[in-house]
Amino acid sequence: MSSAYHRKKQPERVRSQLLEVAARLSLEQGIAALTLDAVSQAAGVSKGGLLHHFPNKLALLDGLFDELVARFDRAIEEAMAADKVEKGRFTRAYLTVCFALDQGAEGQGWQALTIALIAEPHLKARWRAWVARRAAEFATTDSSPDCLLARFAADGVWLADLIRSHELDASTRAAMLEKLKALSLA
Amino acid sequence: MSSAYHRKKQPERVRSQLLEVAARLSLEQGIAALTLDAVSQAAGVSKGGLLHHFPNKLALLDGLFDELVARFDRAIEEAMAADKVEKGRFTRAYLTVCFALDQGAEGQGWQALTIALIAEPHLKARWRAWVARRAAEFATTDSSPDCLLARFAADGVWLADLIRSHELDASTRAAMLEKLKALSLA
DNA sequence: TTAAAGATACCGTCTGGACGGTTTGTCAAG
DNA sequence: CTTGACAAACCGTCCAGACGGTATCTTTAA
Repeated sequence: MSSAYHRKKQPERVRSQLLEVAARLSLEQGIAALTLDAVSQAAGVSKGGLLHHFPNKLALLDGLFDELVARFDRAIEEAMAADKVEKGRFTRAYLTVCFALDQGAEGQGWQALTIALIAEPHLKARWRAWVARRAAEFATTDSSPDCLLARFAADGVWLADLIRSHELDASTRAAMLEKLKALSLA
Repeated sequence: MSSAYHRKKQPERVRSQLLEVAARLSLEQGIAALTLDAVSQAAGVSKGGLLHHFPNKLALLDGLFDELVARFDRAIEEAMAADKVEKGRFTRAYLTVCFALDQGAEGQGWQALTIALIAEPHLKARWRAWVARRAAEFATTDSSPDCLLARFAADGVWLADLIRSHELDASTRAAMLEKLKALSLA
């Protein structure tokens, strides 16, 4: 009787819909409210349908993580392509992306990622792996203490965005970004 | 039959024991594993005993939060007392405390706080209040963009400690700390 | 060309266990 | 003997995941 039986099948569409909904819910209600029932219902899919795409809850979180990290990587890649200077290029891209994270519709998803990231030991390990890979990749251009410090500061700003602990006006943010970018060249 | 019936009653001892265990568990197993059963059992207390001290789970988290923020405040107060220069004094104290957080036995508790902080919307609001209070309190000495940036960087380092995403050697850490302290005077 | 034969994409229900919280009972201290 | 500090059994709810089914797509072979 349900419509999904009869509508055209579009597995990857449903899959991404599920991820999107999962991100939204974990942001709005907190990670604890992320139940399979809630996700499937909000996505207009039955629970069985959800479990067809993701065999268990952990797999759903993993999928969420992979998706968002992939976006993060793409954004960084993009920012790096627009940067001619080799030295500190990765760091500047990282800064740019981090500062822009909470802007736009995509920002919401990032926040959900972070929350899960810090709360879940499992995802914590995967993020660690990402950092290690990137650090090794750009060891020759971005391993200076100043670059590292700049990236840490970006993390701090991003954390503040996440918690909404500081109200920053745009000009202050812009000034900070410039200052940190300068640091990546020092 | 259980020993707690016969041992000397020491309510505040049991209470702090419960908080300590709660902090440890949420760190080791993630916030999701923080169940009343697990906490009470690990603390060698019955569930009823736990609920005698904290009427519900939220009260337990609040107690944890209060305890840890109080420690944080004391540590900052201490660091400020040892600083003669007025300008940026709060920021330097914040830096010192943040950089020292994961050292020593106390560090574990802080990490648990953070996790709960970001995951729980309720605690997020309380932390926001703390930040706002402190910011207002030291508006005249620590409100410059440089001070703010230094504190954000400290948050980033602290986050890295929390996730264990970066392996920093002691000398690099020390250099960073000095650099940020200098920023608080600029 | 087409129709059988899987394979894939779902639906809807059920269950076993976990978990927050309650209640009642017990012991010890003042 | 009263009150605070627990213990222990219990309850209602919620949730992850299993399961058995149905509809649509793809392949294949006559």
